[in-house]
Amino acid sequence: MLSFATWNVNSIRARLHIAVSFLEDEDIDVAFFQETKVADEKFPEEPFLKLGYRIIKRGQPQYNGVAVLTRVDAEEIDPDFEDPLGQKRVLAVDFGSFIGINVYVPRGGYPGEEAFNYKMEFLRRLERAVRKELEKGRSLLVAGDFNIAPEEIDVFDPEIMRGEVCFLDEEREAFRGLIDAGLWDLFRKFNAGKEFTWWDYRMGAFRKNLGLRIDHILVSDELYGRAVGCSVDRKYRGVVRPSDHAPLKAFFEI
DNA sequence: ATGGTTGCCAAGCAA
Repeated sequence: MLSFATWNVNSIRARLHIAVSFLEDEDIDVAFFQETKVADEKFPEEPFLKLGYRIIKRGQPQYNGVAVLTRVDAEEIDPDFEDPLGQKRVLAVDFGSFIGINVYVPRGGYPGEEAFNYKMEFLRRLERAVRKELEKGRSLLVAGDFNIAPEEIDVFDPEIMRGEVCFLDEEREAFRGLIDAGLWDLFRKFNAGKEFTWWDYRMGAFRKNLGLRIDHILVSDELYGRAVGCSVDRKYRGVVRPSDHAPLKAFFEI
């Protein structure tokens, strides 16, 4: 059994103790973190090393940053995929039985804005990398913060969200492109209801459950078959000084 | 629903 989690921690230093107790209490083997917001040399490694994790990280000061924490064998690999602006948003790892790609997709903007073009170009490059990897015949897991709510059920109110960033037609189409390339939205293997992974810090959005499902675990056929569970861990959004995202967990018979 | 909150790092940007 392999326990996996993806979580946008919104600063690994601000979330250090919550992240450590999450890995410990939930018995996580492999975690993908996004928005670590720290340069590699300042990453707080000690508490994770003590728990037996190896840390593979691609950070930058202040913004972005991704990390993989693993207590199973893993090697960093070239993701064949460059962020259009050179930001630290992608990290690829070979776990032997599958390739994992940790992604922090740019939040984007409205059509016509540079941030929108950046996000769309990032997603085009991601789809190309996914297709290339699947052509090699390897099992693939792509997980992280996609900043896309794929379907109407994935937003608190489709009418309010229509035309809003993270729920734009173009973004949702790009998400479908990843699915069409040969990936499954693993959460939907086990959950048919309206659930979210992100709630705005403002306006008491979590208390009112005004959220979006924008964090995802996408897997190729074999991993889809081996998965035995996938769920959002809402309790880590309700702690003192939480991330604005909740972790998304998955379990595989490997 | 034209505000609101958080983090980094010490003003303003990004989310």
